[in-house]
Amino acid sequence: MPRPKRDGAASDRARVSMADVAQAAGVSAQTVSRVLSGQGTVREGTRAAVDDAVRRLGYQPNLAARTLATGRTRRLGIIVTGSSTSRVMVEAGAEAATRRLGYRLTAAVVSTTGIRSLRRAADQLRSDGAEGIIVAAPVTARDRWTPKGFPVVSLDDATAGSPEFVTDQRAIGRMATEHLLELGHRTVWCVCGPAQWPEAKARVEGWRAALVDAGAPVPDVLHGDWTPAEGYRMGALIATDPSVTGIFATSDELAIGVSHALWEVGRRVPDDVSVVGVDDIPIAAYLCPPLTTVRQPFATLTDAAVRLLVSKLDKNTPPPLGGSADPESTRPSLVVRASTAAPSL
Amino acid sequence: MPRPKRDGAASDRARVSMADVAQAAGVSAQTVSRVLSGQGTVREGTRAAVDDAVRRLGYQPNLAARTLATGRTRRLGIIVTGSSTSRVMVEAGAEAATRRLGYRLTAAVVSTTGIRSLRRAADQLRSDGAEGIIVAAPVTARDRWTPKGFPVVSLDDATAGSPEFVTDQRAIGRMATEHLLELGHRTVWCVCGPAQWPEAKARVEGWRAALVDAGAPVPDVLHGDWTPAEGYRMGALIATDPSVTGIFATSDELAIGVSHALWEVGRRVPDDVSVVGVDDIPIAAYLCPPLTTVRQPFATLTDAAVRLLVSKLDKNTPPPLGGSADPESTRPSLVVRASTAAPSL
DNA sequence: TATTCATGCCCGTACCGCTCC
DNA sequence: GGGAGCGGTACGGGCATGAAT
Repeated sequence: MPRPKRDGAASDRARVSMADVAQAAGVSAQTVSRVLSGQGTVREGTRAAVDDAVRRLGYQPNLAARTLATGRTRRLGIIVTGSSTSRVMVEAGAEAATRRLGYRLTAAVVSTTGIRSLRRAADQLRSDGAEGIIVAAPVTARDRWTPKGFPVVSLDDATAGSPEFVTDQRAIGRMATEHLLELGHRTVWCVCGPAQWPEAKARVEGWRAALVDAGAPVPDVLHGDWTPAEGYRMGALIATDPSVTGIFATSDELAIGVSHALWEVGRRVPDDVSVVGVDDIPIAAYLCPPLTTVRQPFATLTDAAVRLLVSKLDKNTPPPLGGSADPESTRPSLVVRASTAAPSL
Repeated sequence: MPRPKRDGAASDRARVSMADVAQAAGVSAQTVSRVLSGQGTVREGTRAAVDDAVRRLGYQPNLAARTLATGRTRRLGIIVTGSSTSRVMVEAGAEAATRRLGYRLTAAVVSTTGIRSLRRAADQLRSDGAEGIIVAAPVTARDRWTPKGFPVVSLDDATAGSPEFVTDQRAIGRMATEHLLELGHRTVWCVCGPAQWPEAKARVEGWRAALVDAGAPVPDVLHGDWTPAEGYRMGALIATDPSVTGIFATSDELAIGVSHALWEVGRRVPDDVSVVGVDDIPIAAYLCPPLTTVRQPFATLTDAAVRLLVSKLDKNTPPPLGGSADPESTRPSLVVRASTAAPSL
């Protein structure tokens, strides 16, 4: 006997099911399924009848039922941290790429990047139906921290195993540093994000290599988190040192904090000190002075990560191209604005 | 006959089901369900046995099956637009509130706020299983734009019908304007977000009311979108006018663009012109000079909106308190920094 | 061979019924 | 006999498989 129609509220009142479509089209539910999935052969007339019924009734497939039957959710998860502009750009890029492949994306925000937080976030995403996750946060643990059969792709090359497609973070540090050296700065100081972030580490390596190649002295690196507040704190440590004339901050938000510290002690950008950031966030061009920065191709990065993850879930989707990918689209680019200039004498 | 175990890849290989738990605990699946849901009566010993089995087997309920059986997804959607920092804050607040009530949140980003975009976003969220949506974008259409039985709550009071709990946007405009008038400015110019956004409109109303109350002249309002680029464009229109000494921008990002326009023509903030923003985004305190701004209690706002929506889906959850809510927690606050000062003579 | 249909099953939950005190 | 405690059965809406025309 039919169960009483679901109690008001959130029920899908009178929602059309596949059986309704089948009846309207005069075929079996199975045939409707075939038509909609494109699998199997269906006569042209039958297909038209089904398509017509679908449109007439406004049929929308029930995701829960499909998931239950197939064991597939077609949902991915992403773990992000902080509230920086770059994280938003990463999330947006991942969302777009995910949808392009016919998947959905759920995000989990972690406040700390310890293994416990990551594990909890992974659990949450999994219970939310994620079939795999993208990690846009540092993973220091060598051991497995996700359940078996739950693929993980990291935005950096630490765990992805396909470093070819990732933006060359070392190049970012090198470009910024060489730009300042070419302007005539004797050396470049580095204000850096958390040491455990591979991105931060790689940018520092690029910075160091550029200095060494140029025979310039290599100052100590300052480390903090990614917030402007930390940029300010670190900037204040070196702001009054007259030998500091060029600073490479590993994110725009850090650069803003650094600039503020300089401003506070009366040193002008770029007259007294030049500052370079990374990311090219939307406001970078409107700071006073506009910030010179290294732009990253976030979209390419996230697209590759998502594609790599999906290729692990679905044998029909090939992994990203890797080494043969268009290098142009993965290369960072220096955006020269007014926060950098030749050092004053 | 058992279907061949799901083909590798993304299958839930050997995932434990309720029946497994039931067998391990020596009870029926029904009893396991009762224990887990807390509904119905179960003897203490039985409950312990089930709990133990759940832990031992690492059982995790299958959301798809539950959804199919109950008709409830316990998922909400949110429609956001732009990539401003404030939208991120809104999204984060909504996510937290949603999870507190045992729901999940999916976001849909729209690039334009026309009725077609909104409808498409709503469809997308619904097909993703959302039972209702929160709209953090302007809704100008008077007519119904969502399917019936699909509740919508807007972050502003245009459609929510419960204006009591919403931040008083007029107060924001008033506070900023009065602050500048008190400093001695003859009048205050207004650089505003899109006219169709209720927040923008209300802030302008507050600004106008403050001017009228003070007997100050009321300049024309400048309208654009929420980006710093538009703030710059609008700022450039008035930057060279020497009578302009105080500007109220309806977001921090607009204020940054405005400040840039002033800077470009050689007018200093706050010496020549004072600027006030809205939102207090993280970098506001680190701009040069630090930005005076009006902070909004985003968390309170989003919490109320989510609660209101859930109360429509679940009769057991009461709606937010409305008029009797703690006014302190919903009131905006002026954060005075260095971008405002008395006008020079 | 080309189409189509009928059945079983995915995994929880609602409802009803059966014990046993 | 009424209630506590528990099990059996029928779904929900799709998809996979094999049978049937």
